Amino acid sequence: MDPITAPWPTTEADALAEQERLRPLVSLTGPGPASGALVCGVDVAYDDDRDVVAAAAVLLSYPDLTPVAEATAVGRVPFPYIPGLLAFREVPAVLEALAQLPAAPALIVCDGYGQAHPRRLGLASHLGVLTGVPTMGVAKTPFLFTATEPAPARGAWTPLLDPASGDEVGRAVRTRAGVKPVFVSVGHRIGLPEAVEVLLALTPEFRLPETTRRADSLCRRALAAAVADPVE
DNA sequence: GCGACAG
DNA sequence: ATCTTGTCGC
Repeated sequence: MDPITAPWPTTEADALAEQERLRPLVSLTGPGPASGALVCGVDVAYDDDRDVVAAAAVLLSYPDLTPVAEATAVGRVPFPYIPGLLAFREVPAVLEALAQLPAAPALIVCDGYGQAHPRRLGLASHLGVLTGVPTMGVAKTPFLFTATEPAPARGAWTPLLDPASGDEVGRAVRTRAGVKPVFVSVGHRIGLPEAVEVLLALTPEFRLPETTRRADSLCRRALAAAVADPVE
């Protein structure tokens, strides 16, 4: 998991071409983390006015979710927000944070999508191919896809469908009884049923995975600190 | 052409 | 993502 060295795409056309290049490298099957393995949550926060991005990577043991380590990275915003091209905005800082972790995770959980993406290469799949590490995406909204409402019980789910192709690109999963579902999709090297099982293990208490919650709060703190003391 | 659109 | 008060409830 090394930081970026090759030139990063600057234009929309280059980014689309890069997605085409990486798409065939994605693997949609795999077992999910073993008991005792490390799972990693990553997230990114921005201050677009100051052109600052802060990423966080948190390591938790699985399935007990004990915090093991964390890392952050701060940099310039490398790409504008364009729906479908989120990875080009988030991945460089995430790779820098991952590179600082003291151990390699067995799974990375991203905030966003993997296969639930117009070209089947969302953030989670993109990061998975670049790192070789299994990844999955957990998002709060269905983006371009549709799902019926899952039953109210925790653990209930419905397929997340691509209306154009009819493909199941992920699942809408109820992680807390009676609370809005989240939308899981495979990133790389894990199957969809396995990703759902991991999601439920990561949400013993709250709607969002513990990995995401911890990474989210850490990257916000890192951003606030970076903006408060610019590089001295 | 216009609007919608992960974070 | 981010701008933002109070409020209800565990």
